[in-house]
Amino acid sequence: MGKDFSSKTPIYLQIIQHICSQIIRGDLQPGEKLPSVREMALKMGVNPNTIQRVYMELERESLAEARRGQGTFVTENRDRLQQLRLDLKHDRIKTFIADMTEMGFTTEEISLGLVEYFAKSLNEGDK
Amino acid sequence: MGKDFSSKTPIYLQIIQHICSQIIRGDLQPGEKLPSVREMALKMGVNPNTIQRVYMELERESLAEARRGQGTFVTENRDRLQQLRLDLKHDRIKTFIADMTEMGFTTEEISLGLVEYFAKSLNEGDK
DNA sequence: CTAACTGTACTATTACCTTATAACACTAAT
DNA sequence: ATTAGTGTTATAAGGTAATAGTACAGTTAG
Repeated sequence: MGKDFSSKTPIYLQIIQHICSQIIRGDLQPGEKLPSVREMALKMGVNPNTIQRVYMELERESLAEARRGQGTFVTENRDRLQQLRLDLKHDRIKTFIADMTEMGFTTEEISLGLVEYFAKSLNEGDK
Repeated sequence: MGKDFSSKTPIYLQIIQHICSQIIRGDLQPGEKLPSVREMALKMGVNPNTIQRVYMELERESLAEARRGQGTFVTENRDRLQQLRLDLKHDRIKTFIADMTEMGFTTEEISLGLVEYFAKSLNEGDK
């Protein structure tokens, strides 16, 4: 179970991204316990040290709290989670637009490209 | 002059991205000579070996051709460049949508976010 | 208390990225 | 032929990411 990591980004960053997604989607509720370091390592097919680093980062960003002997828990600070959601949304949009602009794509080209992509997705979903 | 690299991605990949942008924007024309390995290294504030790897990658992807004793040149294959442009556009859009979707943002939320971002950009451009 | 589970810390090893430095091979101009 | 500029190759060193393995520290259930 579970290893499909891109080689171009450190695994620990990819796992952080994955957990952040689960949190802002609500799959992981505020206060909910995360799997233990060892358990998560097994689940993700990765070394416990890597998960340790992930949890450390999540704690540093006030997204999780670690309690020795008990586990690591999603923060109960709902304001922080709402902020995370908005931050991530804005950040991804900003990066995307900056990227496309640097490559010389016009606003219209980007807009058309997105519409085109959605149309294609729908067709493939019909199969 | 010239060093503002993100620590999260290998420098050589960032430089490749930068050169690709220049190529598809037309800042670098088909057949045009790229700066020599040593010159580009100086310009980017980076070790020649790193540029060597960049040029090697560009050649591997048929975007440039190296001629010993002469230099490295953008490919003259315009079809390949057009293909690159479309590939990059599609790839960025795909990644962006996949990312946003994984985080649970709806199509409308994405669309609204983009419009909002453009509006904000315009305001800041007025200063 | 004991056992089993948690987070935490450390060493060692491997691989990749980057730098520093030097040399080699080819081309063009003088 | 010499020189200068090109791509190319090689070695050594340092940093980070990830792995493997071990041990320590705190909590909880029995």
